[in-house]
Amino acid sequence: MSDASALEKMVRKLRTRVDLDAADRDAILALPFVARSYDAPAYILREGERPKHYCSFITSGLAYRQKLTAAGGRQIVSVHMVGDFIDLQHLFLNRADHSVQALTELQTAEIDREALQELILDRPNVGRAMWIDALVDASIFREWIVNVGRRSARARVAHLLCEFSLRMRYAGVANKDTYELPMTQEHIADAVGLTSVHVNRTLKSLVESGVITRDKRQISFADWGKLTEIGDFSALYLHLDQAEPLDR
Amino acid sequence: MSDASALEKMVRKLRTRVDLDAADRDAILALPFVARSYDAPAYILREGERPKHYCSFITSGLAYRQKLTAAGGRQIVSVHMVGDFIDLQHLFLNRADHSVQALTELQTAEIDREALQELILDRPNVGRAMWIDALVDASIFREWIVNVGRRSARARVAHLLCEFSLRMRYAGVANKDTYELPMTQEHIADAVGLTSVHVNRTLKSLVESGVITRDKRQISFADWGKLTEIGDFSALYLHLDQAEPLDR
DNA sequence: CGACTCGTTGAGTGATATCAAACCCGGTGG
DNA sequence: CCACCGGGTTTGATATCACTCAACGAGTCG
Repeated sequence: MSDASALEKMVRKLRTRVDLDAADRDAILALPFVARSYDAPAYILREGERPKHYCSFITSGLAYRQKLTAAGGRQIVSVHMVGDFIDLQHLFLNRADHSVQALTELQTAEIDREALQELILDRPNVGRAMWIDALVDASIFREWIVNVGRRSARARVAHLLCEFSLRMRYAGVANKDTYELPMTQEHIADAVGLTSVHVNRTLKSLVESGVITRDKRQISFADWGKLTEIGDFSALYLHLDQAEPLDR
Repeated sequence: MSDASALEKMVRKLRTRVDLDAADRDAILALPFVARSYDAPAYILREGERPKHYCSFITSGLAYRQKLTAAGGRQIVSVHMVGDFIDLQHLFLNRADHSVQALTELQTAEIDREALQELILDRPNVGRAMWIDALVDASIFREWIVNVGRRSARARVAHLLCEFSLRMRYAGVANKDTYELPMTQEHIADAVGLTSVHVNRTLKSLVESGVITRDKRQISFADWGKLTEIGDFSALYLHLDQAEPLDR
């Protein structure tokens, strides 16, 4: 991947949220950044750290945010993909309140933090796009609270499968009725607040109900409607009306 | 309360996050707004609605965000108090993804939405303060995911008690070792993903362990250190280094 | 081939839910 | 002043969903 294309991706992502004028585009493309890649369980950010002088934008691969419990439990609080900013959530904060790890091989653009802050604060269009991005993230966090707090095991994992399907489609990395979910069942468990053993049984039961089929980590949707019903899934919280599918 | 004092509160709140210059202050104080009050279970905002032409800022009382499940469950995803913006979370979004209700008698300032957006996008200092506010909210959402997803009943309610204590102290509506929590046990249950019956037993067990005492809804901390330990509570996620206690 | 990670399955357990009744207390009306 | 009412709290008995522990299988890497 050429260096330029990383910022191009950022422009393309932000344009799915607001109209950018030529000056906005130029300002984004002028951001100082460094391309970087990580292998699978590498930490991009650790809880408690002061933010780096850069802010990472994903150009390919998946990453997840997690927090640990004193009792040794792990909770994954979100998963991110191309077009997402990893530490937008810390851009104006002094300490990282969670860790971020690479879920797959991951490519990022490390964008200069100061420059990005200025861009956001000085350019209304860019600022608006970034606000939308941050607010949608927050909305997803809220939905996860509901998922983990008030839904049955079946509903939780069904919901997760639905969400990822839509988000990956909009990110241009999956198509309508199938996708490769590179999470282990342990990851899924830590994302929905269950045990990996129980996730295993739950997936099996979803297959038996005929709503999905599986081949390794490839998930296919045999009955999308029923799956959304089981998962109590409504896409409202993803605010897709303020996003457009992004194809590669 | 005089009209002016509502925006004064907003200025005071934002100044706990960043330095505002005279022009920033004047711009805030010039915002068009209307004072309004609600009684206890009134809706301030309903899921699915398009945002109003105004954005509500709490000048007194408590409110909570909630989402409902198809199965009839309710999950409270956050609780807010003086100095919090209710629909900052929707300021740049087209649909409300959750509802907000008054928990107590509630006073708000309804600030013109367009004007507030402009203020945020055009005034870097104000923009920064609002970013911090929104990001701290998101951080709290993440912690709640952990709370509800990976902690025991005891830990969950202990954690909730700790969080509210600190936040209410910083908001200037509680003091160090006691506060009035105007939530029913049902509210608490819906906030931590348990049943009200189980919350009742859990509170009882916390009292028996000698870490808190209760008188109606007045909670007092007999052993704050032990409570934070039980609740696996660390204040990092509240980012209090970027806030200052706000006294009335 | 051995070692490791991930997935799968079974049996037993436990934390929390469910259901149901009693209780408490402030408010209201007779 | 008392009877009643209703929301919230408390308690007990029982049920269940998901956890724990443990073993085995399948694939992959060195």
